Amino acid sequence: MSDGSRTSRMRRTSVWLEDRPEARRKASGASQTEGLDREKITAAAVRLLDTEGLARFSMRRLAADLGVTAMSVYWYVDRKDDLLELALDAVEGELEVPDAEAEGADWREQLRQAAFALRGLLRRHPWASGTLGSFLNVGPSAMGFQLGVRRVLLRSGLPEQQADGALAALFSFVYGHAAVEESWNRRCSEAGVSSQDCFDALRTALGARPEYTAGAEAVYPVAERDFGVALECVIAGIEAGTRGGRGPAPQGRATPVIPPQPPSPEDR
Amino acid sequence: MSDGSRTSRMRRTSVWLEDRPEARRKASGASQTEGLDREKITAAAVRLLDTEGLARFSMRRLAADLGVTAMSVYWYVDRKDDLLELALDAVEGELEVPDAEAEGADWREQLRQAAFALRGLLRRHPWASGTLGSFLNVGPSAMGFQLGVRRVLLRSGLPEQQADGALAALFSFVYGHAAVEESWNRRCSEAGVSSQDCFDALRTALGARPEYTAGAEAVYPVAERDFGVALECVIAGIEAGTRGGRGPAPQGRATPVIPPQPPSPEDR
DNA sequence: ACCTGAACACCGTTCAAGT
DNA sequence: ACCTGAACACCGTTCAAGT
Repeated sequence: MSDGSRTSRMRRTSVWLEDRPEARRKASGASQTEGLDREKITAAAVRLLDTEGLARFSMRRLAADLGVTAMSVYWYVDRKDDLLELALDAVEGELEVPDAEAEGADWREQLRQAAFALRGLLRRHPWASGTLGSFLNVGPSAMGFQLGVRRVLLRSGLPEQQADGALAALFSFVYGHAAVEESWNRRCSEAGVSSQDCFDALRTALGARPEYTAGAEAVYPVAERDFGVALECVIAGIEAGTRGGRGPAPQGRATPVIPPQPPSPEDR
Repeated sequence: MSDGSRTSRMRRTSVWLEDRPEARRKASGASQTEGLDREKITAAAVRLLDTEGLARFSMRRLAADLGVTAMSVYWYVDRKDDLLELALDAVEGELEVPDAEAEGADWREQLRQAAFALRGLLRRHPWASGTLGSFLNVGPSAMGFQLGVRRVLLRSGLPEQQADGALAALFSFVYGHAAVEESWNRRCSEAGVSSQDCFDALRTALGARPEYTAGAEAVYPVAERDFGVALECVIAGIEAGTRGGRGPAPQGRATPVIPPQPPSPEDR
């Protein structure tokens, strides 16, 4: 369980890799209605994150919500980051793990559903995309979902060596897209401006700079439609890989596409 | 220039949309060797971010590096976030804008180069992916690069309505991938553990949970190769779109793929 | 075993004051 | 025009002490 880093003051890489003293895993058997435990604290953290956002989430506010002193929480959790990891995996429990062996299941449609489900989650809990860029996201719910999607992907006929690349294309894209969308929403709402107004201002500002007049009219908000188009793009790319034609075929081909002429040593 | 939000205490959506009083844009004409200005402050910020990371970057430390009081910086910059936006666009100036009209240029190869260049940038300045999820990234360098890549994309023959979806697929993917990679690197190095050790620990931990034994052996670090595979996947998807076959064709087709059976109203 | 209070070493930012 | 010092309202976290 340990990641071998538990010397003196070293940090842990993830809550999910902690050596938790048995003593603290809840002394008496079942749930008591009185007193705190990790589940109650995590649930309160999710609630606070949902209502206040990541920036205003603090241990002191959380403790206040729980009607307890700020430092009580530290009995159950080593530090704030651990709590954020717990909260992240808790909401990821909302994801339905796709069943690759389901009757008549189409892998394309299952991938679409998984991608939209993940995006829906990141929209319902806007703070989550902020934590995804900081933590490992290897909690039980996240891993279950990821491994489930991986099994679906393998049913497409994609060679196993390419499965993780395709998974990366799918998940990194959904995550990146959600993160960008979220930062637009947050910034605009903090400024009390509609996303449309903000974009109009941006187009005007760019139009004033001579170097961008070519193309500035193409600037507009992250459109609803773009997500679908981009997703189909990724899925079509996976499909191309299954046909062995153009597509994600990394090695052993006449014209190896990876890496094609390194532009700079450190970039590839 | 203004985004219409400059009432009383409202925040701005971006530094790039500020109304900057002419008085503060540098009084006398050219550069002086003495005294501060935005360029010097931004350069110092990039230096500090590169050496210390986003978490340890503070206005007080920056001011100390500049040999000045913490509050002097606020004469040139409204708040810390503005400075981070300036630093982000400053490093994005390292990106070479592709020339869509170049002789004998292949759009696929140009897209590959752009993607690798962006990833290289995010690796040289690991803090940058952390800011990309928080700010609008609409500075002059970022916009120049993005519009340049967009022109390359259009030369593929992809219909204009799909260009932004394809751009989103490409950029969101590179950004998401870099962010995940960065969080692994940072977490492992903070714990003083190699990425490999960390993954071994994770696999062991997952193996101990009965629900993951199926597939746990598939867990391994974000591989170097995955990025290339995923990138080819996106490019193949774009190419599929240009052939009008399967691929990112959003509307007006026999079997509309977007949206296919909404799983839940809020998710699509 | 669980919770508290006081304290430490920081933050970003405001504001009145200096030159 | 530019820079400072003191202050405000917070942080995460440690630690000794309570029950």
